[in-house]
Formats: sequence, C-alpha cells, structure tokens
Amino acid sequence: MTTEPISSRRADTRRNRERILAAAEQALAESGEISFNAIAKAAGVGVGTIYRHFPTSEALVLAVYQAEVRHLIEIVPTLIETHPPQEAFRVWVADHLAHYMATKRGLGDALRAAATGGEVYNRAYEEVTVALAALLKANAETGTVRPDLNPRTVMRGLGGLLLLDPDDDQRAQIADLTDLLWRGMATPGRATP
Amino acid sequence: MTTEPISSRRADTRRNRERILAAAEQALAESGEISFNAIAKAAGVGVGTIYRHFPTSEALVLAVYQAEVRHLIEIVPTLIETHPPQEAFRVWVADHLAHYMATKRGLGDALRAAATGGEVYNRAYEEVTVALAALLKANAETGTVRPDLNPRTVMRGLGGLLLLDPDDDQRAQIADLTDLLWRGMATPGRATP
Amino acid sequence: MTTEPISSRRADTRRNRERILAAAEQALAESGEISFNAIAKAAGVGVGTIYRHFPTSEALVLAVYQAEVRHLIEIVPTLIETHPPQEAFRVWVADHLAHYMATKRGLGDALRAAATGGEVYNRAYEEVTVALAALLKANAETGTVRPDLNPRTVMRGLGGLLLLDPDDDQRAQIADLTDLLWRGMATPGRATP
Amino acid sequence: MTTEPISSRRADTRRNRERILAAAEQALAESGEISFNAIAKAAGVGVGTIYRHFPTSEALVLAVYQAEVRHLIEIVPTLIETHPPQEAFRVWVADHLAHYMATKRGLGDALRAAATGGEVYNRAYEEVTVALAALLKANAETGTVRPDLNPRTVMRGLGGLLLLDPDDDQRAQIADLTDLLWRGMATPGRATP
DNA sequence: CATGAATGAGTCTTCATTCAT
DNA sequence: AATGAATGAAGACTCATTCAT
Repeated sequence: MTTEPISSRRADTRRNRERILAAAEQALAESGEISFNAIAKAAGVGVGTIYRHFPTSEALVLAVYQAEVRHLIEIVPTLIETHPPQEAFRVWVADHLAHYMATKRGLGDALRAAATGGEVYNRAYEEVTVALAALLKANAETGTVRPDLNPRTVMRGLGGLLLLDPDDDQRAQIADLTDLLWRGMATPGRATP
Repeated sequence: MTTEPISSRRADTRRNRERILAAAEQALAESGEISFNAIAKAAGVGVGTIYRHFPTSEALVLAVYQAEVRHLIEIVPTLIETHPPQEAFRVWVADHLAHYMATKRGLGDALRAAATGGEVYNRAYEEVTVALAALLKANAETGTVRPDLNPRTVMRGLGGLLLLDPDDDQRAQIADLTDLLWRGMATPGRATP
Repeated sequence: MTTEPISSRRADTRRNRERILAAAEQALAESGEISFNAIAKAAGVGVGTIYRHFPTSEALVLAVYQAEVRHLIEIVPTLIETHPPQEAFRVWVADHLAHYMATKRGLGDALRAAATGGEVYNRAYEEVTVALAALLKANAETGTVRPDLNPRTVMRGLGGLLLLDPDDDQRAQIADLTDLLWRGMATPGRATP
Repeated sequence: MTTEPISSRRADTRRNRERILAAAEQALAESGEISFNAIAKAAGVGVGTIYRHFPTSEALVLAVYQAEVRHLIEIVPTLIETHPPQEAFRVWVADHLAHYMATKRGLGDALRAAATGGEVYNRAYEEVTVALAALLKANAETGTVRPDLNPRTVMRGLGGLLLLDPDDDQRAQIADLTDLLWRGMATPGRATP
C-alpha cells in the first residue's frame, strides 16, 4: 500500500525467489521429491532461474527447511511469556512442532536424496533442540519437570510425531504421546526397565 | 541326466529369488535407492528375472521389508519366555527394533518412492505394534507398567529411534530414550501437561 | 544372401554397433562435436543403446579412432611388399595418412573434449609412428634416406598435413610437403640453421 | 567533477575490453572452451558488456587470436635486423611460432566451435605465412636456402609444432624438426620420392 | 554504457519396462 | 524361466542470448 516506486526488476527477482520457494515447499510436502524442472514449471519460471537462486538442490531444500526451523525457534519466547510453562510446552508441541514434523518428513527424505544432506539436517535438528531446551528449562524452574532432563532425549521421544497416522485423529495422537512423555519427564529417579 | 530327482530348475529359481532379495536389501540399506538394473547386476541375473519374481518395485521392497517385520514379531514369544517382562521389552527395543528402524528408514523412503507405499507400510506398522502389545501385556500382568497403555502410543514414542545420531553412542541414546518412556509407561494417573 | 539362420538378435546388436560407429565417424568428421543424443538420432537407435555399447564418449571416439589407426598400420607391410621403398612411403603418406589426418582433426578435438583424451591420443600417435618407422627402415636399407632419422621427427614434419587448405589442390600440397621433407630426410650431415 | 578532461567513462570502457580479452585468452589457453558467462565472471563485468564489445563468440576469439598473430608478424623485421638470416629463422620458429602454436591449438578448437571459423582462421594463417616469407626471402638472398621455396609449404612443415609432446624436451623437438626442414629447404633440385 | 536476472533450448545420463531369443 | 539388448521418457545442468533498469 505504501508507495513502492523501487525497481520493479528487483521486486520481480524477489517474487521469483518466493514463487520458487513456495513451489518447492509444496513439492516437498506432497511427494518428498524435488525436480528442478518440475518446480520451474510449477513456479512459472525457467530452470535457469532456480539455479541462479539455489545453486544446488540441497540449497533449495535448506531454504525451505530454514523458514520452518526459524519459526519453530522464534515462537518459543513468546510462548513462554504468554503461557504457564506446562502449557507452553504443550502448545509448542501440538501447534507448531507437529506441523513441522509433517513437512519435515518430506524434507528429511529430500535432504538425504540431496546427497550430503546430513550436515544440514543435523544443524537444523540441533537448533530445534535448543528451542526445546528453553521450554524444558522454564518447566524445570517451576518444578513441573525434573531438572536433569536431556533435551536431546526428549527430542527423540517427540520423533514419534513423524509416525502420526493421518487417518486417525491426530489431535488425540499428539495428546497421548505428549502425556506419555510428560509422565516420563516429570518422574524423578531412574526407572530402569 | 542321472540323479537329480528334484528339478534343478526349481532350485535355481529359488536361488535366484534369494539372490535378488539379498541384493535389494543391501541396496536399500546403503543408498535407499533401488534400480532394477543395478540389482540385476549385483544379483548376477538378468533384469527380466527380477520382473518375473517381483512384478513391481513395491513388491520387491515389500518382500525385503516383510522378512524384517516377520523377525521382529517372531522373536517376541521367545523373549518373553526367556526374560522377565521388563528385560524382554528392553532387549526387544535395543537389540531388534532399533536395528530394524535403522534399515526401515531406507525402506520407508523406498516405499514412498514406490508411489502408493502407504498401504504396505501401514500394515507392517500394525503388525509390529501387535508384537509390542504382547510385550506390554506381559509387563502389565506383572505390574511393571500400568495396564491402560495404548501400544500405538508407545510405538510412536519409540519412533524416535529413527532419529538416532550415528555419530554418538547409540547404545546410550537407546537407553536414555527407553528410560524416558519407561517412566511414562510405569507412572499411573494422568499427567496433564 | 548365404543363409544366416543365426540369431537375428545377435545380428541386430552388431548392426547397431556399426550404425553407431558410422554416425559417430560422420559427426566427428563434420563438426568435431559428438552429441550422444544427436548420434542416437542419426543412427536410428535410442540413446541408451549407445551407452550400452560405449559407456563414455571417450570410448566411442576411441572406437572410431582405432579403426582408422589400425588400417594405417596394417597397410604398411603390403605397401613395402608391392612397391619400392620410396614409392611405399609416398603412397602411404598421400593415400592413407593424409586421409586419416583429415578425420583425425575432428578426432583430436573430440578426444580433448573427452577430458582425459591425452592418453588415448598419444598411444595412437605412437602406433602410427611405429608404422612410419618401418617405412623409414626400408628406405634406409636401400640407401634412399639417411639411416639416423628419428621417426618421431618425421612424423612431426608430416603433422603439417593437418593444415591442408581444402580450397586448394590437396594433391599438390601433399606432394610439395612430401618433397620438402624428403630432401631433408635424404640429406646427410647436420644442416644447422 | 574537477579535473578529468578525458571521460573516465571512455577509460573504463577500454579497461573493460582489456579485461575481457585477458579473461578470454586465459580461458582459451586453459580449456579451449569459452563460456560468455564464465568469462564475464572472470573479467568482473556483466555478460552484456561482453556482447557490446564482441557481438559473437567468434569475434571474441578472433580478437584474442589477432593479438598473437600481430606479434608474430611485427617481430620479423626486428629479427632480420638483429640476426643473420639463418638465426632469424631459427629464433622466430623456436621462440615465437612454437609458443603461438601452443596457444593456437586452443584457438583452433574454439574457432571451429564458433561455427564458421574457417574464414578467420585462414586469414590469420595467410598473414603468418607472409611473415615467414620475409624470413625465407632474407635467407634466399644470402643463399642459405634455395630461392624457389614456397612459404606455404614450409609453413605446413612447421605445422608439426602442433604435435609437440609436452612430456618430452620441447627444445630438442623443435630443434630436430627445424633441422629436418632446413635440410629440405637448403637442398636444391627436386628430390622425387 | 554496464549490469545481471531470466529464459529455454539442448546435452548428458539414468532407469523402468518390454520383448525376442 | 532366464537373459540382456533396446527404447525413450525424465531429470540434471549449462549456456547463449535478450532486455529492463
């Protein structure tokens, strides 16, 4: 709405980048496959344009990926401020991480397909784990979870979100898994099975 | 011409099937990719032979998959007989399921690649969950876990095995995750987060 | 015409190989460029068929190349038997090497384009030089050239055949160059310029 | 704004032209391939700028080529003044033509790739031959070579410089070839092989 | 004049799939 | 039944060339 007399060229370029990202995200979500040619067609640009913006398929996947990861991380402080710690955890898991997991599935595949994806994938995983750690710390401080929890272990427990059955009620599945984990997180002492 | 009552033809055929399965399993484990041509070469047979045994790539993946699943299921009674329930659970997770998850990763990818893999994948998942249910029941009977556990929820919790970091000590990771879940499994009452 | 009941499949395969070679030779002669797709079209086969016969473009170029080289070498004994040594040299240069040089130009380019061509190219060059050495030896024995000639040097002198002007009378150009070199080859003593 | 009477714009333009030529020369020497995009990047200019200076790739190659050719021609009078004719020939061949041939190889390829390069290539060839003719004339006048030599034929004899083996001692190879040709150049009468 | 984003044709290469033997 | 040659569609990637700014 504010005037925008600036170089429509520059604007076109940005628009292209966005269109490509959108097409890539959809492709990733739908099939986990990512064909430069197909994305070019879907985004209405030439293949070369994609290569200009994202030199390798890994770069493209990463770009889609990072938007998601950034959101997951940036939302945490807000959640902690506006909810009691328990609730912050629950909301983060149910309303943000779960959605992310759904798309990450495709992203994971794509990253693996993009050869050396491991590096990238891991960094993102680390970052999300750090966000989770902040939530755990807030809970530990109010005594709602035991203080010696390893965030990576909890993160692994949440990995089950990757296995949600799309045919059932995902809300219930998320709640059940969260409940199971929460018990484990709250229970002090070692429960050697 | 002389002895050889059982058609050596039949035997060859069986041997071929096995060789193909072996080659496919390795391909799946290594790269997650399977090329009929490549598998044919690795198995020392013609491509056509693979098509005779497995009409679609999904059929081939499924065959590899089911061998793994069958093992996961068949081992359960033995474990229950030879170990106390808690221990049976732990061994099953650490020594069988974890290994399966490692290969299933590639299998999951392959199945998705093989178009409509969902169906197949889910059936296998169901079967494994049934095996897990038997272990939970044994534990519930000795009071080592609460009796109202939903096996599918536990299965999801174990889904984190897919996310093991190959650079770290996997034993420790498995133990930590198992411990976290076991607390949750053993704790009665709802722990509403 | 003679019956040929043998596997037409086998025959087809051979025919394909030949068609590919012919198409490649022509492409090489005409443009020095060699596109698998284009050759496939020209030869009336699918691209895959070329890849089956010649896994790399270098392999294809080499195959074309070697047919030429082999001819250049195999013709020498015949020439020596049926001509006086001087004449044998002249005929070999004018009627065989010159033609080869014309096509080798494209081949040289192609080999360079095919990355590591140097190795291959050099081997062929060596082999041709050996054939030339036999002609020189025959002449040295009859005293028509001095005995201390280095075949490689003469070969280099003949390299000028690569530079024939297609617009002029190539016969005359070849004769002139041969004459110039022959004088140098026949003249004893060092003529230090 | 102050001094700077000569448009710095003009100077920039010249500098650009030079940078492009330098980048092109290097590309030609190294790989024999030239990509406008790559050269633009190497020269630090936009692609469009190259198109402004050199409308076709042939024009660019030609420009590189002619700098070399010009040098080859311009050096001749100096050589004749400062050396005895025989020596002038030898120095020209060993110290200038040989180096030129080394780079011309790439240039020849590039010209062919640039479609109808023949015309350009031939003109340059003619010019170099004229320079050679001057050297031959100087020698004929002192009686060191026979007077009826056709410069084009000698030029072809020197074409073997294209075939120097980079693994061996190029100095020796050049000397050997020069010696062989010189004998032929100095020997009167027809030596009909 | 210079810039560099965009385009898309063309090349390479891999694979699933068919089919004659 | 088994073989493996052939096919061609599909995706990756590169470049020449145009053109708006």
